[in-house]
Amino acid sequence: MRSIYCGAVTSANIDQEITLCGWVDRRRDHGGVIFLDLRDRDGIVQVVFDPDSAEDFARADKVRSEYVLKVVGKVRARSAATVNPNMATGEIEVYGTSLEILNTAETPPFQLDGHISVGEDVRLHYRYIDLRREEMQRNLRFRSKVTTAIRNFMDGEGFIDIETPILTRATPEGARDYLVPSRTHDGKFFALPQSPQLFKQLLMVSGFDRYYQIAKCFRDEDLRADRQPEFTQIDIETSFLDEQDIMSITERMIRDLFKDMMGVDLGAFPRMPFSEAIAKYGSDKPDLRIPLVLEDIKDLMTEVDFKVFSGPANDPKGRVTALKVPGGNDLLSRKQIDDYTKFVSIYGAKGLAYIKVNDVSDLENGLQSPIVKFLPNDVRAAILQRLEAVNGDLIFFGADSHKVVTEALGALRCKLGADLDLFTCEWAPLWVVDFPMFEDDNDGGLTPLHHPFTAPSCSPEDLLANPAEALSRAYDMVLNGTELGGGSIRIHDQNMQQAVFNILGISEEEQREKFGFLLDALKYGAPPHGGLAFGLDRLIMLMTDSPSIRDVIAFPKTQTAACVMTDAPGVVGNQQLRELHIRLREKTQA
RNA sequence: GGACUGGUAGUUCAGUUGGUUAGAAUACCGGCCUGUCACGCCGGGGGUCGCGGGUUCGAGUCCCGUCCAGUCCGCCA
Repeated sequence: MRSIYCGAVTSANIDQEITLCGWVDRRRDHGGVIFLDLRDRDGIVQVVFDPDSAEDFARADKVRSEYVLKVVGKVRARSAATVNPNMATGEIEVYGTSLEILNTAETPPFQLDGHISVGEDVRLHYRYIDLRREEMQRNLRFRSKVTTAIRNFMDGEGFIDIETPILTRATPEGARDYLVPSRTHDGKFFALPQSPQLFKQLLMVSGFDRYYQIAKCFRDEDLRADRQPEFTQIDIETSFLDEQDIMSITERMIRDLFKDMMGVDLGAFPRMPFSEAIAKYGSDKPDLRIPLVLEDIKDLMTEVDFKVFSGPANDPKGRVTALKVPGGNDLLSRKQIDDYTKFVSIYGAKGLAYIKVNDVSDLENGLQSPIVKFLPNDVRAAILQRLEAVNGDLIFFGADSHKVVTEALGALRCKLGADLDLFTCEWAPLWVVDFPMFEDDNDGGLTPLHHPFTAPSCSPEDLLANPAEALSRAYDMVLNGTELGGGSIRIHDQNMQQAVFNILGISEEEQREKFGFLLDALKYGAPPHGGLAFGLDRLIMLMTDSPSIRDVIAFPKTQTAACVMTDAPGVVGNQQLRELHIRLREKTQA
């Protein structure tokens, strides 16, 4: 019925009589003439009501902010004399003849016209109003276009969309489950899926060799700026394809998406072994826009008479690493260096040693540093040579356990990149591959780096012989330091699966209890299969350059996993609890 | 579980060393203005200073606790 939107009114429509529906963004009146900025999905147009010509002028006079109107009027250009280059609503206006108030509105709790920022708790409390803002409209419409493009791509590649249950049982993803009590089974609980992992593998057994789903997932863990307890995955699984095929298809999907939606050519994604990512970037999701790299100097520090360095250097679990900031001497003040010391302490680093390189040719006096006095000249020279340091460079050092140094300097690298605006490009995608199968569980055992169905790249015999060294057939897609998605080739062979369970120390009983149905299914002709899952919310965050995941989700939760609008989670009545076989503990009154 | 930041008018914020009646902008209401567009001018209403306790002659301000919002660590493969 409506053929045109407010924001779509242009000079092409001049002299056309049109009908517009929308919200009153702002009302002004001057000299008896009323100006209404009418807002809808496409933008804002100014509608003018003149007492001489508007049939419904008296009604227009009653209109206030956020009233919902249906306006009939004629499109015309504003006279040149009134055109101001800073005008908010363009050079076109609609000269209103009649007006219908479709609904009135209370004074909105915050101003929508943009020049005063609003706290996020207020926005979330009145989310239905917040979502009228242009930014939120744009983000959610963009998100919808992306999911449509993904569906079209997947459909074109022969994938079919299959829904999997929301009420299910715990999956082996490792996070805390959201639980739903069963009314019909006393004392038993459903778990909401952390991902459709097991179901999509079962679909491979069933012969749906190319599956995808845009799936809601749930994890009951603490929130972050990029983490919500319920989030959306683009979940993909295939049969008979190897990791190269899967990476190729999904890389094409993301590349097409950036090309079609944003006109950005991401190019071919480089591949980097996990070990290199950790060694050079201190992260399994390196931000390759930042040119800084970590340089290990463990071998140079074994003999120095400085326990802070020599201790970790002689410890097989230690790491001693340098991070050179070219020209950092002038870029960073003493106070900033102190702030970075505080910053790395978050990650457990006990300090942040540094050397200011004033004169590379003068090992005695050319290096300014609180620690240089502990380093003999040959070590000083070796460090400068390895880092290819030149005058004016600043070198940071990390010496501690491998984990602490990696995390602290990896984070410092990213912070320096952001603080000093060192980015060399706008988009830096890559694949991280060759992950280890297992990592230490800090209890003498091993835990899977991904999940226990990830296939190793070696035989079961080699796996059992040296599990700590085994690599997996897993792959992560990383963009600008954010993990966009990850996946793996799964284990379809029972011997291999048993080998993994043995290494992990998962008993037969536990195997049956947790995922007996999957193990059964694998016996009935499971094809080789593997897949990948993307975090849709994070993808949209990156594409829209949003600072928070909440800006790309219509109704997100706050940091305590609550909804300030609906006041969820809420209390429930005793009758309902009784039916669910739940008795609440009396709250102790202080 | 931990570190940090914030909470004062509908909204965004200021509020000095603890001192009289807690301010500004904007929004809202009324009036004026022949075309405004962050319109302008005049006037008006609007406050549980998050909540509870303490110190003090006196607390928005200091102390303790607590709640809420946010960022991060742990956690989340």
